[in-house]
Amino acid sequence: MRIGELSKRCDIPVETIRYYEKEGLIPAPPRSASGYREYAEASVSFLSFIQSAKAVGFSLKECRNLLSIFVTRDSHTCSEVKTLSEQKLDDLQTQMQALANMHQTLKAISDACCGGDESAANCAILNKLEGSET
Amino acid sequence: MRIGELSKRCDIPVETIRYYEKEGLIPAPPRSASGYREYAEASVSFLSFIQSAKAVGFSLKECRNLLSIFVTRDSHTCSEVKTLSEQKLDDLQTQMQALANMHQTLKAISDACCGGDESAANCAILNKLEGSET
DNA sequence: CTTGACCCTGTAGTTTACTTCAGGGTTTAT
DNA sequence: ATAAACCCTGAAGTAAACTACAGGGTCAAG
Repeated sequence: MRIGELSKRCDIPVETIRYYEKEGLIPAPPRSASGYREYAEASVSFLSFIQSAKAVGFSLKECRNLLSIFVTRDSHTCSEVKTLSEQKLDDLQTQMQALANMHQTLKAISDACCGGDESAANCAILNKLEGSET
Repeated sequence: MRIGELSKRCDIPVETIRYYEKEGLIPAPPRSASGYREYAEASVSFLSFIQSAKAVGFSLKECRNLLSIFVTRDSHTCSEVKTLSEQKLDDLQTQMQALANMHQTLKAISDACCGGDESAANCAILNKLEGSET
């Protein structure tokens, strides 16, 4: 199939597919006589693999690594793959923790403010942001 | 004080301070005869305001808005400021939720894999990523 | 046989928040 | 008086993940 059909089937823009190829995420497909990319069914798998991996937080760079393991899976181990998953799980938790900390801090700052229609001349939020007491 | 001292006092690189000025976050200070920036004490407040706001998740663009409210606080209301805080709190929660969803999904995928030293030929993680069943 | 939809390349632009660099003055300490 | 440390500007580079554009070839339908 040509790139337009692949694009529709995976719901990924044509330019993005070409971009993925350029970045080495997906292999360059053979070309027709006129130079058009001719994709096999496997390309759908590759793209959906990328979509799934992205959806759980892997960067494109990480997707590239995962995909390279995927295509040579016979010479890789479950342990190796699971390690990557677990690192990403840790990563996600670290990010969540960072957000939770920000949220907690901001909540405390925000709660100190009356939120009324009076002038913000003595607004607690502004005061707390000004002081280094984050 | 000159930019180097301000930099040390706020622990923000000199280039970053100039960058903030260029981006309109902090006002351009007066210059000495030789063209050096001469900062007043208030600049320390501005920079620590930015640091605090960044630390709770505000983007530089949002910091700029907050700072502009800060410097003209008399003509703004607490309500206005608190609304911005609360929007950011919502924002943070949305981001946390997104991460939590990714984590949950990835956890389920990861748990399905034995993680052993055997070949990844049938690795559950790889299989699940390949199928669109994110 | 031509029009519209599709494909190609290569380059440049987008966003965020900086960092680095080149090239050149100024201040301070010795 | 000279060297180190500091300051200036403007432009370019960085990372991530695309998106858009210019300029031009190809294919299917009527």
